[in-house]
Amino acid sequence: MSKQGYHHGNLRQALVASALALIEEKGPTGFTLSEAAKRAGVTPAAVYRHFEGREDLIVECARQGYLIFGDVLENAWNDGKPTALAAFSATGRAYLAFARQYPGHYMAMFESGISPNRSTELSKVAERADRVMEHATGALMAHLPRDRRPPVAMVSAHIWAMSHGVVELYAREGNRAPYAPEDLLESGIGVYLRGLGLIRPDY
Amino acid sequence: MSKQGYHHGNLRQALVASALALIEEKGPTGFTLSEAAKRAGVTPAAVYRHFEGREDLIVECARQGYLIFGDVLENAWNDGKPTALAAFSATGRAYLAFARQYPGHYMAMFESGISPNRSTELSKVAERADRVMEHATGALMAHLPRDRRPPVAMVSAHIWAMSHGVVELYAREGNRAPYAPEDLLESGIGVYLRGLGLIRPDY
DNA sequence: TGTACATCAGTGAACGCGCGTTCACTGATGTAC
DNA sequence: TGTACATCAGTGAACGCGCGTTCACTGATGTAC
Repeated sequence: MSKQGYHHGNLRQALVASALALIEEKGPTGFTLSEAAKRAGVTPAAVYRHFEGREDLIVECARQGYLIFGDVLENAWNDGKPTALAAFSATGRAYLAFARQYPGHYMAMFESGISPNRSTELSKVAERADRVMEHATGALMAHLPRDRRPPVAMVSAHIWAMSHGVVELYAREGNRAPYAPEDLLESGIGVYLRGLGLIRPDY
Repeated sequence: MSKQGYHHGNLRQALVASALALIEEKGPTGFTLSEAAKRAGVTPAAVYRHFEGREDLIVECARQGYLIFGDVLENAWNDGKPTALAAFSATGRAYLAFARQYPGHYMAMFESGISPNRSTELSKVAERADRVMEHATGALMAHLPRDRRPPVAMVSAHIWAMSHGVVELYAREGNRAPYAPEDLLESGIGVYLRGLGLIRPDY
């Protein structure tokens, strides 16, 4: 953590940090290796001591993002406590909180055009986040009678889609709706879960 | 439509067309004015006879996109016939069909970072698409008793979010789910509408 | 029908710029003795 | 503790490239007479 002298010591992570800040500001394609190096107080050529090139640096940003993302979702799910329903709702809120709190990571993960299958390293961490979501969904669905229990992967995909859509359309500058993204996502998931029969209808 | 001689005659629209193709291939930020000009068989400088610059060309792509988008949604809604529910469902399918059929337009509209408020001209066409969605949603909600009728704008936003999320996450190369985007969106909206009480629960 | 001419869409050369990447180098570091 | 030295992280100059934009120009067009 401390400056370890002339040889920067933490350059690799410092580059990731400045790359993330840049991606947040200018989008994944507006990001340049040279600018990231400059912000880390270093020559562009120094980057090549730690990364294969521009793309590799973005991939590392995404990788670290998936790690945090997985943790955030897992903590929110909290083993389905106090109830599966409450924990699931918390997981939805956590999705949006992550997008807000780590916009650079989020963009590197979902808007950089980098496929999670780009490297085994990357797909591993991406799959972990997927598993957390599917596990939570599965636990929630266990409360439904077998005969009206839709496929877990499908429900999980619905939730992902709604969450991602809210982030992209309503949690960016230049809002489109008169609702806070948090309220929008919470109410949307609420209606959806009622449609699954997981929440009693109030009629 | 026909080549009108040496003075290209249709250059403005030809530039839009090649810009759209480029955006589709390389994303909105990978698109360059020079390449678009080259594909239209013309010098980069010629672009400035028809557009103020790079951004202005993207804006025109988005504008034409919103025009088509509005038409597509309106045709799908078809005045709520045969039933509001069936027409609404068709509108959801139309959203995805538009994203598939006009990927360049879709990207210029939603992924280029250009705000619909950038010009009055642009916000006008964007608002029209919005109005179609809200109108359809409103007509559908009229089937609900007043006391459990959520705000139209909120429901409309939920549907937009789910649709957009499905497009972004599951209708791009490098699929993530084992479901066709069309099925995913249709089933997702189905569950959601059931949650609103617009479809009888089957239990 | 034929000629002179104004229009203006597209040319082509030029500009300054920042990009990603390479390369031989330098000099602070920590270690061996 | 003090000195010699191998390591290797970061330097700085250079590269070729394509970008967006400008400018004076050219030459096909369609119109006036």
